[in-house]
Amino acid sequence: MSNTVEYALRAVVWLADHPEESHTSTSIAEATQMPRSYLSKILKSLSHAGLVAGQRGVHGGFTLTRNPDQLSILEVVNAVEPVQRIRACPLGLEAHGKNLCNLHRTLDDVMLEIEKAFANHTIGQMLKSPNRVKPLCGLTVKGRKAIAGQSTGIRR
Amino acid sequence: MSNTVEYALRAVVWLADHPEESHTSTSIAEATQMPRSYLSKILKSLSHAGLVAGQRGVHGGFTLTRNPDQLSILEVVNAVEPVQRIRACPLGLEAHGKNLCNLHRTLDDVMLEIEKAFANHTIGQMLKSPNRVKPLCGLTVKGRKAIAGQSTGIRR
DNA sequence: CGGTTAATGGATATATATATCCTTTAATCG
DNA sequence: CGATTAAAGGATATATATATCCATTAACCG
Repeated sequence: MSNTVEYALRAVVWLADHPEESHTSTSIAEATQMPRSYLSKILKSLSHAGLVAGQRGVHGGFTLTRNPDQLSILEVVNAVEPVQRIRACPLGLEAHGKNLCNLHRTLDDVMLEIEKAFANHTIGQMLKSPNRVKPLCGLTVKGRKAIAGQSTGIRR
Repeated sequence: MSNTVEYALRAVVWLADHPEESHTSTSIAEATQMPRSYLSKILKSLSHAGLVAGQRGVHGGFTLTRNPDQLSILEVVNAVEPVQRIRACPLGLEAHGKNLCNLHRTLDDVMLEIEKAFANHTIGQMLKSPNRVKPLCGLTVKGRKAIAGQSTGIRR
């Protein structure tokens, strides 16, 4: 699980959990504790994939374009670092033709299972599940006033 | 799926498919088309994990120590690049205590599913499955005589 | 023994992922 | 309009994964 994916998910979860207003890359980076410049790049990817919308200028920032309940982890992952399915023999063996050998057929089966695992979870689920710890709880917004409804304390 | 894992699996599959004798890192590298020196490093990891045994000197080389039918892909993966389970909050949030927040709880669930997917496939299965392409077929041993029973042709 | 073979271990080089920086473009506001 | 804000885009630096190289150790063989 790469750093990039972790950052992208943190940002998306944060946006989903604070939908009242748009958030600048700077504010998201401070809130979720990641490098500002790198997040900026990641937000570009998410924007390119249509998962978030960027607005320039004063009062600009990023907002989620999708309903968190309809947004799977897979879509976030694929926006920043697509799951690499195996479509041709990595050895370039002509003998296999369009078919993969059992090794790569099996590995691609595993990749498919990984895709399914990612697809089975939505951002909305993570925010709602009861009896569980709310995502990113304990993190607070710096540089602006706290927003009503935001998670500020510990919830078990 | 990293390069390292791909190489490790190729080497293990090759050894499993040619169990009559030991194979030097050089011969495995040539046969399965990967960098010799890097393979050498990977074989060290596999040896350290006890999946292969290295024998020095003349007629030395590597052999599988395990029955391919009892050897899962997960064990090979974990030998060279362990599946990273999430055991503590990557943000270091004390508030969570031993519990992960839903984001990381979910991500760790996915990692568990990935582990299971890897654990569900054995090296032996890949060599045996009928109606499928034999692993690494088309590759031949260079520098020594062909070995009886080895895959030399195309099998569909 | 000494010579040859090949794994083992560790140092070094290269490529890619991660992270930073700076310029340009677009939006708001007075 | 000009000033300010912030995203968009691209160039540069740093860290890690990938790959190479060399010295050492151990086994075989004559």
